[in-house]
Amino acid sequence: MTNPENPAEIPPLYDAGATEGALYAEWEAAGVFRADPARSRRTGGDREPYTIVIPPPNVTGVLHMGHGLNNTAQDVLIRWRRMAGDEALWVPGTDHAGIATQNVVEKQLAREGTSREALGREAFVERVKEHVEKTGGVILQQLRAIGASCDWERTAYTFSPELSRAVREVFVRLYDDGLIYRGHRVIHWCPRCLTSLSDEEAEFHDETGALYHVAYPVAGDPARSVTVATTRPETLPGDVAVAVHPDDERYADLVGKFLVHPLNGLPIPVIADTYVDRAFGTGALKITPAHDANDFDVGKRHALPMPVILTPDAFLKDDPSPDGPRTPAEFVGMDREKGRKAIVKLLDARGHLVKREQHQHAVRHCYRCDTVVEPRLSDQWFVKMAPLAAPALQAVRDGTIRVLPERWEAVYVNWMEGIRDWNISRQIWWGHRVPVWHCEACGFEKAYRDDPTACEKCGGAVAQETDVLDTWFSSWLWPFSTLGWLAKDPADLRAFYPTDALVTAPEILFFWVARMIMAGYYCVGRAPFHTVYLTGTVRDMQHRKMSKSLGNGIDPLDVVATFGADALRYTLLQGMGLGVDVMLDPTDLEKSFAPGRNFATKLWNIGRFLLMSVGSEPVRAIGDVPESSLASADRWILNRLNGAIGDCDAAIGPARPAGATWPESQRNAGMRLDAYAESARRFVWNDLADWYVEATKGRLQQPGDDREVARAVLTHVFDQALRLLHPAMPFITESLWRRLPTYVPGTFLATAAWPVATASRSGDDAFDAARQVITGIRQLRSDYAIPPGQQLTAHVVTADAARRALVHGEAAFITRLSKCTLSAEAPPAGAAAHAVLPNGVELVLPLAGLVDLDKEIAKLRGERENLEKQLVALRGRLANEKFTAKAPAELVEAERAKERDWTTRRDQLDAKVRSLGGA
RNA sequence: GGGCGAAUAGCUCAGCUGGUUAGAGCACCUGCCUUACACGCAGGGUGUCGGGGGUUCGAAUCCCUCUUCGCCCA
Repeated sequence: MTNPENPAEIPPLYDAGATEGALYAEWEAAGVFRADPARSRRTGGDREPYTIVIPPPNVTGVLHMGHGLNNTAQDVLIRWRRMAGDEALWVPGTDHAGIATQNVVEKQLAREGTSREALGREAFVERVKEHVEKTGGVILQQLRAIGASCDWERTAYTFSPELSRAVREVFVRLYDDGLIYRGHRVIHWCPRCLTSLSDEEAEFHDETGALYHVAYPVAGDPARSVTVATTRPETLPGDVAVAVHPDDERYADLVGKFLVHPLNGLPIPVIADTYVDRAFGTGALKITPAHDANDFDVGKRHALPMPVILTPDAFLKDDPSPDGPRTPAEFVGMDREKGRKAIVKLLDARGHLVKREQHQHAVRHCYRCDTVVEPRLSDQWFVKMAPLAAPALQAVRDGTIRVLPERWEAVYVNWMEGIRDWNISRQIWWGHRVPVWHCEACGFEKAYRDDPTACEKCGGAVAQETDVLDTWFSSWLWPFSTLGWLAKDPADLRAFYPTDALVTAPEILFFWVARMIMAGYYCVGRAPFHTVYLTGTVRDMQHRKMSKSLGNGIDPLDVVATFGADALRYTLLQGMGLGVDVMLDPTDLEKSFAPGRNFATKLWNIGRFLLMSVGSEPVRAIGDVPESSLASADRWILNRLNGAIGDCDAAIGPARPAGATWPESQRNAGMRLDAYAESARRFVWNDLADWYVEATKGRLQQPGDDREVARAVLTHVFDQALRLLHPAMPFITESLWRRLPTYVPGTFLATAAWPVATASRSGDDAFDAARQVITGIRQLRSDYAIPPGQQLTAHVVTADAARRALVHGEAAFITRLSKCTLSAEAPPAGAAAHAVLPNGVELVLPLAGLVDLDKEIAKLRGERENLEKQLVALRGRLANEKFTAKAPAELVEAERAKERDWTTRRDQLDAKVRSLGGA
């Protein structure tokens, strides 16, 4: 039977499809992603906890590229910390998504010819539950396909009994603390979803509309009129006043007088209020208190009536005054659009329409369905935010929490300082019902943890509020509700709260992140995390955000199926600069994901070749290799490895602040996932594959001690490289790692130790010199278009005997990579190509017939002139006393050293040019 | 209207508290099927650091101003 792990059997192509699913199942079965609260330092264990809570996707949602980006980032962090020895916990879960889910089921019902109203509340909620059970959570399954290493046993759901209990508990606490109240005011209303929306859910879009100038005749003086400007003539029936600025001389004499409403003929007063902007429109403003938030405030100040002239689904209706109807019967029953046209037409016919002009303004739209939001007067539940915001604002100011990219901190502070109360009522059925009951007999009202059966005051019948809570009212508790906040012994909460990093999109900084911070302080007394990492947005080549409606999305699962999860992840990572949007072309996946696919393939090939070269016989541990037996190449690659480890650590870390707050020096440090990916890639590709693997080819062919040293170093270095890359490309690295000769069955790379840099080694200079010689020869070959196969001789010229010995010591390697034999002899007379290496060694390649002497002189002279120019500038600097006096001493010394180097090199080039016969 | 930020190679971006001979990835150009890899190898930087002023011995970096763009909020 052949051993599937036998290096000789490594297939020539990496088969992502066959590898990834099986590996994921192994990880899951082995409990690799499972966190144990007992191991957390906070509960007496010996590991630092490192926790991330996933931004819960909609339970009925499917994976899109935004999730791909976001969850790749989280998985990199979690896998990194898991390997670094932390007790790493990534809590997965979903969100019940009130409005979105209800919409989906309502559409189904409509297709079936029924409606939620026909079903009734309880049956409808049951129906939604069924739908969620049947189709929900698909997205969690999809996350596995991209390698997300969540602790699935802790999968949470905002509508589960435990989390629902947390929601209710928090509501009651806030209610009892006087921080939840019912307000009668103008809120954002979606006439399609038939619910109120929070400020954050009603998004502004710039639109071109019209500004209608409408004349209101002065009562008793028909010759005179006041012209108001409005963008919403359909709300005219709801007008109860016209406001002007108290200091506006144009209208001063009219204040207190009455105007005749142009539609219904009712008298309405002219009032003075400083809210009016004299410069906007005509300086006179119609006041419609029930259909504009600002007008509502004006209406309250002046004790005006507040007629509601639109139905919930935005059809015109009447709300008559004692003196007669406000909405003329002909308009009743028209929708907003029709009503607007009809009213404008009538105004025009009656001569009230003074003019109509184009107008740019921002109009609020429902974030769910994009319908134009209707400001509407109604009763809603609000959370008083100012007291909750205070500690949350302080936390970011004092560095308890940092927000990356840093500029979002300013945005956060700005929002927090001007925070407005949060409308948490939703007039839908799918969600947590407001736990407030009121007595039908005596009117007593209270929030209850457990459903009451009768009024506690008078024993009368009680009824529960019909509104449900905004979904964000459950997700703002996510960092602790998912950790068993209300459990008798919340081991998870003690072990893992506060969590560490929160990775999400900037769009929900206010919706979610800010509120989680508030809830963390209010409920647990501590910030929920210390780092907020806001990712970029995935966009197409025209920089448009990917979206279903634009049809410019890319399905991450298509990418996984075509190129593998690692290719997807690596591509996203290398584009994931801090605060940088990721650009992908939905019409050319091949091109978009080439970086990841190419590197995945390269890594596989490196691994395949390296493992086959090393073979399966036992390999010495790197610690058992005597220092003295390490070749220069070994020292070089081990030093490079140290450099790569340092670069990777600096790019991702620090994992957490050392103290309670982030020091200024670290507030902006780490989380450069693109830099991490690039550092690891550079090491594997440009150092290990391009140089070290090449350098060992000769050594591996000769049995003996040096071969064993090379095998040990190759194995060690590749093992370390796989560790560095594992958080970025978990599947391919795990799959290669278990083919290492040092592999211990039953172990996983996913839980192997994160590399630690060792002391750097001396003695790598010979290999560096060899690399310079090889590169020099290659450049000369390219300059003179010498066929790569043609054997050459290179004369190595240097006055430094030690350096000459260094180069000749690596002769075999140099010859193999440059197809060029070295010679210590003085170069023969005649045409030759010349190069002066950075380390001062000169190369001379006799190339009779191939080298044009004049061209050669010109090339060297060009190099010399360039250097001379830099040298002049440098000397000018050094001659400037102000520079030498004011600049730091180290800098001046460094500049002097530079001057010596450059002078030497320039002299070498001069001598070269002279020896070739140039002046 | 208020606030924040950006402008560096064809594209996406690094360049920290002023001191490098301005960098990376991708793209591009040239030559190569060199027995792990053409999804590769070797070589090549293609730039008025948005314009203008200022501070400084020294500015891509700091200040002012103009232009253009983006984001958040109202």
